[in-house]
Amino acid sequence: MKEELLATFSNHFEKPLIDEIMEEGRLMEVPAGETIMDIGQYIRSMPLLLSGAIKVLREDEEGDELLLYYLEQGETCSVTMACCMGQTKSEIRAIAETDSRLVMVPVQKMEEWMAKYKGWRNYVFESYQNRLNELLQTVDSIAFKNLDQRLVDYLKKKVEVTNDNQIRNTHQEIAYDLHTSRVVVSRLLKKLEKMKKLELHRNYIQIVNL
Amino acid sequence: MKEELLATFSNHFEKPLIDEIMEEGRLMEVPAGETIMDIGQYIRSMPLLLSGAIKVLREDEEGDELLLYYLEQGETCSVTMACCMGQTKSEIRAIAETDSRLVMVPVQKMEEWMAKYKGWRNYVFESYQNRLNELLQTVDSIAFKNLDQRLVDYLKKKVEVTNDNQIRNTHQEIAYDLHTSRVVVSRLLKKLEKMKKLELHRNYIQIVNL
DNA sequence: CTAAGTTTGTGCCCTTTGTTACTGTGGATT
DNA sequence: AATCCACAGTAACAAAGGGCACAAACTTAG
Repeated sequence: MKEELLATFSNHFEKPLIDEIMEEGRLMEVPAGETIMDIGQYIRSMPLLLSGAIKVLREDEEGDELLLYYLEQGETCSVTMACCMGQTKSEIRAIAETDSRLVMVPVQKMEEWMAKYKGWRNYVFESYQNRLNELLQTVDSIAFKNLDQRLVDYLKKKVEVTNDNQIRNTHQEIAYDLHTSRVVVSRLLKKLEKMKKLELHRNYIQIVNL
Repeated sequence: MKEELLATFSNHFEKPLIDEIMEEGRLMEVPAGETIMDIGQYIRSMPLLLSGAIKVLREDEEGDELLLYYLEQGETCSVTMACCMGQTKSEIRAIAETDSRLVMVPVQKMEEWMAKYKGWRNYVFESYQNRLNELLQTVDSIAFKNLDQRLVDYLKKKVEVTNDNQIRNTHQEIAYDLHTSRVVVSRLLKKLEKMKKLELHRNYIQIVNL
């Protein structure tokens, strides 16, 4: 764990801070597909992502979902942080997109380090900024773009995050993330296939040239 | 200005911090409708809202707009803060919704106070949290709700923010905020009028019972 | 008062997206 | 081989929302 922490965070965190994280943090290994955090849950610790990727999504009362953004190596979830600090229930669900390793840091430490370590303060701020910007992107996407473009963006991002040109998801799963229906996704994917941007196969999509 | 600062922030800020704000901050009076901050601008100071209301909106490349949220008394704009800290250009536009009074605080002070005053740190964090939550609400709204409901929500919020049961806007202006067309807004407003929820007049809308 | 401009109302049609229903296909199970 | 089932393709239709055109009502400038 120490090497991973150093590799991922040594440019952000001072040495003693890394030692404290080693001390106080709890390593967590999560297989792809597992829920890390759910809506309505109280959160008592904050995740630092060592490796893998996590998808963060929003759900409304009827259970309709929408993908908000992905977290990648070295990132943390500010919405979670906000819940921690405010002692409120989680507003989002987090699911491991790929097998992931995280360090869970208890909230109390989080506040303590804020006064103690400049590196931590900056990191927490940067995280907020990144999350705000990602959310703005999400808003742009759903407000200004049509589904065609959103789907293309989604596929691109997926390739980037999973580092795999084959997207191993059913059309139904994609539909959930984009908050639309399976039929619509199939339709648009077919269109993209006709444009030679990808190839459709059973249970996976081969990305050619988006 | 001192009384206003005390009235608005004394529950958040320590006395010496308020004095420093008095010292370093620049009072700004903005009439309704004026742009306080625009997209692409570099920002060197952070606004604290003493009175009035500010609407924050997003714009895409084609100039299509979308209202993100309102800022009210005692609040500040985290997106702006993020721009300050990150030294990046503004991602949003801020327009005075009503006549407003703000204190502009230079960025350097902002960072200095972060280490010095717990009250400031907490305030900055709370702001981030509030803004994140508002953005999540916005996402919910555009992702999960249809225009009928969004329009009703919009009108309700407007009444609350301006503290006026008459909404003095043209249908075109409302359409911009909701990122739709004037025709559609007129249509939906007419529907609401038939439901006795409001009365339509030239240049204003009388809210009856939303 | 008249002319010009602004704001709103409305009919008609189009595009995008969602829904339903049915079909086909390949893989797994027995 | 027979069956089942998850997944994908597709047609047909429905609904929401956007665009255009034009009319009506009201406001303002001259």
